[in-house]
Amino acid sequence: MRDMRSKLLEVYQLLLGQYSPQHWWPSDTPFEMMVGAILTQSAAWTNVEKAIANLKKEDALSPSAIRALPEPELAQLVRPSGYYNAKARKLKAMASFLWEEYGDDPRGLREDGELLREKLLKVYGIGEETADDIALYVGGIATFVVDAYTRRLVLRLGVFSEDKPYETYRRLFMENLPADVAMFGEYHALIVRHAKEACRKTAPRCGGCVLRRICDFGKSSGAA
DNA sequence: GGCCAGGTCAAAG
DNA sequence: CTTTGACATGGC
Repeated sequence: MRDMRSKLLEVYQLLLGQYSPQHWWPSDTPFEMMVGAILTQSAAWTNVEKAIANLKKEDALSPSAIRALPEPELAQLVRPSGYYNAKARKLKAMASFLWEEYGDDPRGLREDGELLREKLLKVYGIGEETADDIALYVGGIATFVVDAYTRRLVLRLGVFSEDKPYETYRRLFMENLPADVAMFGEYHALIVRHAKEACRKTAPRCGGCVLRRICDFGKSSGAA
C-alpha cells in the first residue's frame, strides 16, 4: 500500500471535499472554547450547548464568574452535559489556572509555545485530548487531537490492528503530516463531522462513505 | 429500556 | 503500563 503520508493526506482531502471546511472550534470566545472542551468530555454536543446556554443566561461564562460561583450552583448550570459535579470542579480548576498563569487573559496561552500542552496537562480535569483541543484551537500549537472517533477511524482504515495509547495515534498524524495549525484543526473537525454523519459506531452508513475505497471496515476480502 | 455520546481521575494489579 | 470503576444527562 502507499505510504502513510499519502494515505493520511488522501483521507483529509476526501473528507474536505465531502464536507467542506468546518471552521472549528464552535465557540464565540477562547474561554467558551475551553469550557466547551471540558463539558464535551464523554458527552453529546447537544447537551453541552444546553449547559453553555445556561452559563450565558446567568452571565457565568467568564473565568471570574466561574470562580465566584459556589460549586453546587455551577454544577446545576452545567447539569445537562452530564457528570455535572465532576465538571463543575474541573471548570473551577481551569478558571483558577487562567487567573494564576495568565491573569484571566486567554491570549496569554498563545505565548507559551510548546510548553502550553504540558502546563494544561497538570490542571485537574484536563487530560490528553482536552489539552490538545485547547493547545490547538486556543494556543495555536500544531498538535493533533485524538478522540474516540479518530481511534475508530484509524482502526477501520487498518493502520493498527488493535487499540494503542493516545500518544501513538497523535504521533501517527504529527509524524506523517506537515505541522499546520489550520490543517490539524480542520482535520480533527472533519473526523468528528464524518463520525456524526456517516461513520457511526452503530449502523455506519458505509454505502455512501467517501472513504469506502480505503477503509477496511466491513470488508471480508482484501487484495494484496 | 438499552446503547451511545468529541474523557478524566484514582485505585489496583 | 493496563484495567476497572466512578462520574450522569439526554436523544434515539
